[in-house]
Amino acid sequence: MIRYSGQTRVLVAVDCIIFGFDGDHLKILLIQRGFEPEIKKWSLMGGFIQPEESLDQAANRILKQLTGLEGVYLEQMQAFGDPKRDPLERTIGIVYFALIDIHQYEKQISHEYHAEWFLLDLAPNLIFDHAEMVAMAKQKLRYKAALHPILFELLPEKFTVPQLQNLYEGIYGASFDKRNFSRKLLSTGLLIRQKEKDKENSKKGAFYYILDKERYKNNFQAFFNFVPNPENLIL
Amino acid sequence: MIRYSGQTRVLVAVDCIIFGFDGDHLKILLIQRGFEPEIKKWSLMGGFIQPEESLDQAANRILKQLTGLEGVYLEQMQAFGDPKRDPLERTIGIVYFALIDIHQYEKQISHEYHAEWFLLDLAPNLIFDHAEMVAMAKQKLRYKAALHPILFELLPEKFTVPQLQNLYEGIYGASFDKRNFSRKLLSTGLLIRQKEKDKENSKKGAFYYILDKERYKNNFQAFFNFVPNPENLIL
DNA sequence: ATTTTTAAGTGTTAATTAGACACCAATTAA
DNA sequence: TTAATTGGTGTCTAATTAACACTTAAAAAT
Repeated sequence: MIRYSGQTRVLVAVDCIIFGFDGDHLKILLIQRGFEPEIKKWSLMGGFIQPEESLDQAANRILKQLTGLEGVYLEQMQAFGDPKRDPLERTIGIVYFALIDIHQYEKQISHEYHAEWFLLDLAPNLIFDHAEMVAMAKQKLRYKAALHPILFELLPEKFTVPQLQNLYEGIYGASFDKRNFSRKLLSTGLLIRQKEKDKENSKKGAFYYILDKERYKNNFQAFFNFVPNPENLIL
Repeated sequence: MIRYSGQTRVLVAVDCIIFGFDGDHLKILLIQRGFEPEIKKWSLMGGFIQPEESLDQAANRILKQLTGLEGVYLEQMQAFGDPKRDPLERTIGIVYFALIDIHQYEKQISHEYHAEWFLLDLAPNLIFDHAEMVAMAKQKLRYKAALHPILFELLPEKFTVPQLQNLYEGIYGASFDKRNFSRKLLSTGLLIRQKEKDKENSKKGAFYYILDKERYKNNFQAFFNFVPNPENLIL
């Protein structure tokens, strides 16, 4: 077999940052690493790419292994390639971030891994450069969510406007005027009000909404302005 | 040396998409590949990562090899990892895109490579998945330039407002009202008007401007709205 | 010398959007 | 029946955006 001679071959790992939302706070799913080095330390879920799979396939495989979920929001974020990032052997890390409905996860939790949800802001020390990866993902999530309708991916199929507002407020660590917020959201035309109400969180009850999936797909790239004064919040 | 056993090691290449602007059109710098497979075919400038360099270092090295330039705008875009993307041997491609002042390049052109500028829309067939990379970079450039002040990186130190407008119009394939355009640009506070005029392009002459570098750095992440009706133009 | 040509430069108005603001409604618990 | 809690909504003002046309400077042509 002819090959490129004289070049270094390295390991390539795919690491997934899995975001969830518990109704009040953003969380990330971490595992206790099962092998050396840094065994038992908290880590992103990752794995080496296999000979016949693409990067996207690897990310989906890893996500499925840990959560059992398929077809969730998954986006490649950045490649990390510091020569010393893995002390054992040079490894390029390709980071993906995923947004999942945390409740879906709880039903299908994998018992192969010691996995745990952590509040994003109270996560433990992570191995290698994983903390840097998480920080970048948080930044990217804020950026993207201010312009595009991606946060729905963190919510169950039926959700209420106050839940949605909680999510936005959690992500930006700010509070928004609910009149303006709900007007903005509803004016996108992406939400369809249901007949039932959610009675869990209030006496009065809040109407459930579902996504208009057709419009959601078509408007996924559209520019919205979900967050007031984004300059102050994103940076 | 202890290593991760049973895993596949692969080549990692860094490929650079180098954009320039000739005053009328966006261009990209391509080279004729100097080795098999696909020798003599047009290709992005790239190379394999070396044992002791990070991805960013590799990208800067490659950029310098080809253009002689350092300190230019360079951003990691995306990793490409289809298992068959390089027919000879599995290679992960990490793509960067660079914005350079094309005139700087002409002074320092490297003669090691058969390099040539092509109009972005009239580029020749490219090897492997390089065309896909270029398409994505073009998309990303449009996206980012609509919100952030990055296109200055394509212009010489002194430039005129009409030149700038030409650049924007070239990138979006649209024409903008010059009154609105110049008002928007000048209202960013990023431009400092010079005393001299550029007399090359008109009888009357257009004032030169330079970037206020301090403000440019501070506002690099700020949200602007350089492009009217971006929804129609970016997608 | 005057006129023509060409691109640069600038101001106003109308429509839309964003953000600040406060009250009423529904339900349950006391 | 009253109080407490959360959901839901409307108006006004300010800011932003986009549409629009004329004047100016300088060189070239007559």
